[in-house]
Amino acid sequence: MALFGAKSGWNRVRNLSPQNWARVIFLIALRPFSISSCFCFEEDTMDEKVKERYEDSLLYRIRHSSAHIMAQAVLEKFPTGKVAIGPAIDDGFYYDFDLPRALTPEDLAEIESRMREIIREDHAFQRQVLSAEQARAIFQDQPYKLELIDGLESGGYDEDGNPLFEKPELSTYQHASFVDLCRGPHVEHTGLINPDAVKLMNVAGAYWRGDERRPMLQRIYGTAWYSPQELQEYLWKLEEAKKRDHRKIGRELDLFSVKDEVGAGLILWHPKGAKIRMLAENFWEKEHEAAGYDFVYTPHIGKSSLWETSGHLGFYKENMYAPIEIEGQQYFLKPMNCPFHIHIYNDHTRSYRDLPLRFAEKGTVYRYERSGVLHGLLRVRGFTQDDAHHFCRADQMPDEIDFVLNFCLHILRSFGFSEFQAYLSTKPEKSVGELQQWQDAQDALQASLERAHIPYEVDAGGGAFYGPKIDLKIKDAIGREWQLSTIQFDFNLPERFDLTYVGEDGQPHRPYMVHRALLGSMERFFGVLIEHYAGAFPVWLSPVQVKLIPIADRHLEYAEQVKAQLKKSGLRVEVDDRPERMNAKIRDAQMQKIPYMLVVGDKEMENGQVALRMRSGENPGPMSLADFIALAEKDIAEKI
RNA sequence: GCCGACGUAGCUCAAUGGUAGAGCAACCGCCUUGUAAGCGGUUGGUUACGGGUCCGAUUCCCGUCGUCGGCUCCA
Repeated sequence: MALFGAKSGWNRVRNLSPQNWARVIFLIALRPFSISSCFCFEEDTMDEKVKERYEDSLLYRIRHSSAHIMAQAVLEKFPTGKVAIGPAIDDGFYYDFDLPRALTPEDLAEIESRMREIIREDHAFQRQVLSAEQARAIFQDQPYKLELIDGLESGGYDEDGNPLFEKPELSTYQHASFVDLCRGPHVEHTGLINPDAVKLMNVAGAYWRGDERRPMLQRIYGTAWYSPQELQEYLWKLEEAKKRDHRKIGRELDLFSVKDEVGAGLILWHPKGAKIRMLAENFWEKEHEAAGYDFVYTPHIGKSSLWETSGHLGFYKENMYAPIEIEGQQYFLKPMNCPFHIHIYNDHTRSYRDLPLRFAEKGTVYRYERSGVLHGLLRVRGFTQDDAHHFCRADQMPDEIDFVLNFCLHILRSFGFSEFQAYLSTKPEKSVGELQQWQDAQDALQASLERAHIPYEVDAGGGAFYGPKIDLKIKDAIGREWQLSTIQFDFNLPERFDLTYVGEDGQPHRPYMVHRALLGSMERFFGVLIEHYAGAFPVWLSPVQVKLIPIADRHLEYAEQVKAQLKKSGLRVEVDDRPERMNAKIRDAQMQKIPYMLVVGDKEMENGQVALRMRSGENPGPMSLADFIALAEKDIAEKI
């Protein structure tokens, strides 16, 4: 279960048949320029399967039962072991154990083969309803189960953690010698599980009930499918994802690095990575300018009093670095840009005529992240947000939200993302701001989502205390979801900093403030982009767009001439002048995922042509320079 | 932070309680090449860092740093 595992989900991909999966990947492999084309394909084929809820499927029961079978095998090996919980999850199952020693990979192999035996013995799963007393007697040596029984007896909780009115019925499921407190459902008998379609994946630590104050248990993750073929497809899919790992590609393409000597979670952008970032930022700036944003720049540190006013020292201190002492004053490295933007707003009296104001900045912030959660470019300690703050009047607010959502979609689409999923988080119990404000803001967010035809889920009560928000996730080329954008109202900071504008009535009014990041952070976005394109960036973002490949030394001069002409057209070109064979040069350019390779030899020199080869493997062959430039410019303009 | 695994040349990986090895990369040379690796040679490591055990540690032990997999999926 890597980063996409249960959490960020292959939810939809899961529903694809393996054959289709294979075809999707195949398409991606064949057609790096039109990665998004696989989406429609996906849509067409999955509708029927989506209708059945995963929880109701046989596959879910197979996985849940596999968890029980695994627990039996583990307890046979460790009779004094304690069992916790063992649910089916996306793509598989897990079970948490409290064992006398740490599990090794050899243990896993042993447990796995014992599981196959148990499955082949074809035991029936038997459900039994029982009282809490009976359950306590059965699980008297199982403290975690006893705790669960207590919890269930006192009412239990639903998915959102709210207490249930009706006490759930206690039940056990037994197969062979293993009895587990369990709601079910399970397969009728283990014979329904294909022993060769089950595999244990890895062991990981997991806190009892996810609470870091509780004991650390050993969690074994496994996966199970209807057939061995599906298992193989799944494993193969994991391999595919591994190949796209941005950390691997980042090294192979020399895009970025992270050094112990510099510090964990701090990114070094190498020239090629920096080029891509610069291209992305230039585009970003151009679009923001055109859309009516004003750019601002703000410092990296600010006085403690600023962060006290903003409230960050109150509610965000765990994520901030220790203060820097300057002339008896404490300064903090900024974890957010908002207080600075607010001060720019507050620098002078604002009129209702000035609004809306949109302050944008690629603001570099530093946040303390626990060492265990750092991950390549995706979770870092220093990063640059593509941040902006909107200030507007109440009457402008709905239009402003429409604007920012559509602008956001425009930017994301420009980078090749075409599928979106939104999450609308509404007012939690504890919050600041007036109820009416919340309602208006939520209505505006929801209405904009409707108008933009973005599928969304409402996370009722899931908003921050200071305002409702939309989080936008994109789906990448292999169906994984990544959260990039966020659009958040803030009713807190305008109060704390006493933001006002003078209305038509000559009276001060409180503006609405919206905080938004579209790409999220440049670091994280770059990571997602790398994985989405598997390193084969669209031409407009490719650090090197054209590699000139002279066949022999006598073609070098011509290659340089061609390079000069292409550079005049604004293309990023390199000549491979190493004393290597053409095949080796092509291979290297291919592995660097350079969009166009131009082979020049005697024939090309004679006719003033170039022989084009694409990184897709297509080989259009000789053409005039003008034709090639036109072709490249078209690809660049279309951002493919 | 916590649990577990891991840290050997720029990269990918091997080996051993007794002087560390391969491929690729880099460098040098030969070849002058037609769509995914031409051939030969050279260089390269205080085995992450610090401490301990030992005649001897890269290997065993402890600590530090870092990397990887996890730490909401509810019986």
